[in-house]
Order: sequence, then C-alpha cells, then structure tokens
Amino acid sequence: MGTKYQGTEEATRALDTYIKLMRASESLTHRIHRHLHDVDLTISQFGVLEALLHLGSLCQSELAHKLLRTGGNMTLVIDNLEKRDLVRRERSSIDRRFISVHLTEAGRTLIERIFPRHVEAVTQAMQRLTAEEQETLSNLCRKLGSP
Amino acid sequence: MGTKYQGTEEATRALDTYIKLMRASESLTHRIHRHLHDVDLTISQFGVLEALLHLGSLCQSELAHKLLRTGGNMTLVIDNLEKRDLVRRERSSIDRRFISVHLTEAGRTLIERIFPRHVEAVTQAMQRLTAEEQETLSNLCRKLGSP
DNA sequence: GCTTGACAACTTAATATTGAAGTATTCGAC
DNA sequence: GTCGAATACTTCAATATTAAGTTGTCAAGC
Repeated sequence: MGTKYQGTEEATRALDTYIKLMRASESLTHRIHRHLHDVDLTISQFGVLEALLHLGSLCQSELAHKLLRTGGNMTLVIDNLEKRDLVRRERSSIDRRFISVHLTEAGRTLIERIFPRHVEAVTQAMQRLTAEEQETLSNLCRKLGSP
Repeated sequence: MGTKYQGTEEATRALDTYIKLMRASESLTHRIHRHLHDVDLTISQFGVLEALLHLGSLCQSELAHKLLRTGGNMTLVIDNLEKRDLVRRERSSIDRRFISVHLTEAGRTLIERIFPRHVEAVTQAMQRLTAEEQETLSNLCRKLGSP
C-alpha cells in the first residue's frame, strides 16, 4: 500500500501509519460484523443494543457520546430499533428534556444471544496478534485516540 | 473505557484492543478531515480525488477496491464530484464495460491545493507517537488488516 | 454465429450520518 | 417571577453506504 506522496520522512511515515490504521479498522469492522446479517441488525443498531446491555439504560445523548455519533443520528437508529420492539423510550419525569432508552425483553434476548458471536469474532480476528502485541496496540491507540 | 464483559482473559483483551483501535481511527478521522469543511468536500470525495491524484485515472471498480467501498457507492460519490466538475467519466473504447474516472483541471487544482493540509493534519496527529512507535503501530495494523 | 457465464456499471430501497434549524424544557441571573 | 442561556431531542436536506437486482459488454465454448 503506502502513498505515492514525496515529502519529508516524518510526513511519509505519518501518512503511511495513518493509512494502515484506517485499513485495519475498516477491514476488521467488516469481518467482525458479518454475522449481524443473520439477525438483520446494522452495526449502529448493534452498538446501541450492546451499550444498553453492558451499561444499562442510557439517554440518547449519552448513547451518542459513547458511540461517537450525533444526536440526530441516535434519533433515527433508536427509531428503527423501537419499530422492531427491541428498545423502549421513556421520558424522564425528573427532567423532561431527557429520554432514557431501555432494552425490551425481546431486545435483551436478542443481544444476549448474539453478543457471544461478537466476542468470538473479535477474539478470532485478534488472534493474529500475540497477547503482548495486543497490549502494545492498545496503548498506542489510546495515545492516538485520546481527546 | 473498556467493556463490562466478563469472559476469558483472551476475549477480554481482544475486545479491549478492538475498541481502542476503533476509537483511535474514528477519533483521528474526525480530527484529520476537519479542514475539508472549508472546501465543502466529504471524506469520500476527498478519498476519490486523492486516489486519482496519486494513482492516476482509475475505473470505478478500482476506486471502490482502493477505498474499501461498494460499486454502488462509487457511482454516487463520482456523480456528486462530476456535478461540481471536479472529475470526468470516460467510457473505455477498448472494453466498453469500464468507465475511467479522470481529474478535471478544477479537480486537480483543488486536490493539489488541499492535499498539503491533509499531510499537515496527519503529521500533527501522529506526533503523539515517536517514529518507532509509528513503525510498530504500522506493523501491527498491517498484520490485522491484511486479508 | 449463438449461448452462457462473468463482470462492470447503474438503479433502487433502506438505513446511516452529519449539520443546521427548530421545539421543548430546565436553570440561573436579575 | 421573568428572561436568556444551555440542554435534549426532533426534523430536514444532503450525502453516504450497502445489498440486491438490472443492463450492457465481453469472452469462451459449442
């Protein structure tokens, strides 16, 4: 791969690293979420269900923040999950601006059933790296990703 | 960060690494492409223009492959670039199934003008890592991303 | 020549995504 | 108490993205 760009050594290295990072994450994303096709969930919908399962009920802005998406996006994704009766909206009585999103029984059943497949897919994908390499990657990504 | 998932050590490590990788790439993507707003280009449009600048004219399926997107997607992105007169489609006379996509003068001028900003943004983002760390990250990502 | 299979591009429908504008609600300063 | 800022969500328009299906083109085998 690599760019055809001729610049300083520093810039070339940065571009090359950046491209590899992007390719790895996009390639992994596709590989890992392939199984979602079976249950007709999109990656975003899966992300919402997983967050609700592991963090409990959240309001939309919290979900948007966790998933690095905008509020408008959350409205639509939750709309679509609600249509399928996988989540439920509930207006907060304390502060009526907030809407907390809850898993329904059907939603909990579904995400609990498919989450193990997700774990399996991620684990298998990561087996290309040793435990030490994974720790190293984790640390480097943390440095790069932190705000 | 991290997942609340209680599984084997191997699975936990894999999930944690995966999340950090995703967060790093999404966070970087946003930071690096912020300047595209000034010239009213989307990330995909920038990707097409950059590929054409550095690799020369390509047909749509080649572009889709380089950018890890579907053919249908390329059709739309190129439609939008063509509307703005930044690229030009040309049906191959040898094999009429292929359509090669070329930069127009306006397109070349634009991408040549903004590419240095991209390099600058990537270089700056990567300065959080030493040269050695970047090489390490590059290698780990290559292992993970390769098909 | 004709058929068949493969492949490139296009189309369509559904969902995602963003950014900006709009509505409702809360809270603090006065 | 009232008003303005801030917050949460919705709505809208534009673009992206995919998957599935359609059309046109080519090449190989008959």
